[in-house]
Amino acid sequence: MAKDMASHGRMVLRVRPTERTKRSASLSIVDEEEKRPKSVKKPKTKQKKKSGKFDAKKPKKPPTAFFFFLEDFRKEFQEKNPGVKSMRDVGKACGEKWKTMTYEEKVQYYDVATEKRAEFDRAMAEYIKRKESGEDQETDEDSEFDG
DNA sequence: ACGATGATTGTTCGC
DNA sequence: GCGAACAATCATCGT
Repeated sequence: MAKDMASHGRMVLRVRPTERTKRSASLSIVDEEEKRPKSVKKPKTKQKKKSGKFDAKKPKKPPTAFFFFLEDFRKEFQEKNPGVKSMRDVGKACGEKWKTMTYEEKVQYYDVATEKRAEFDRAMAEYIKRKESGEDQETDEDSEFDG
């Protein structure tokens, strides 16, 4: 499958079958956990707001491989942990497992996500195109018809 | 009852 | 290249 990934050159898939060629550089331990005041202070998390209005603008971002894994993991996790409460717990476990997962195991999720991005790419292309064309160009399609 | 939050990693955009 | 924001999800807290 000689997909013209390079064509996009965007990011394609950062999956490298090569093991880590880099050996840890324990030359100097910087701040592993120490916080880096490099950036401004911003809310730990600020996502998900409420769709007061419909996102008539940019297309929503497709779920990442991690999320796909989450879906599967969730079900499995719940079976093993019927006492689990919600994603927060699952997510934690998922994240840890995700790191333990190998490239081959993750690749199957990456692959799925990759396809999703392809679809997203289209929506994005249109979005950008429309944006350049005229963001004002709003159409009330879903608007009432019978006015 | 509804709103926002928290926790996970990945991806993408903007400059 | 980095920074910032956001994607799914839902129990749970707050009002």
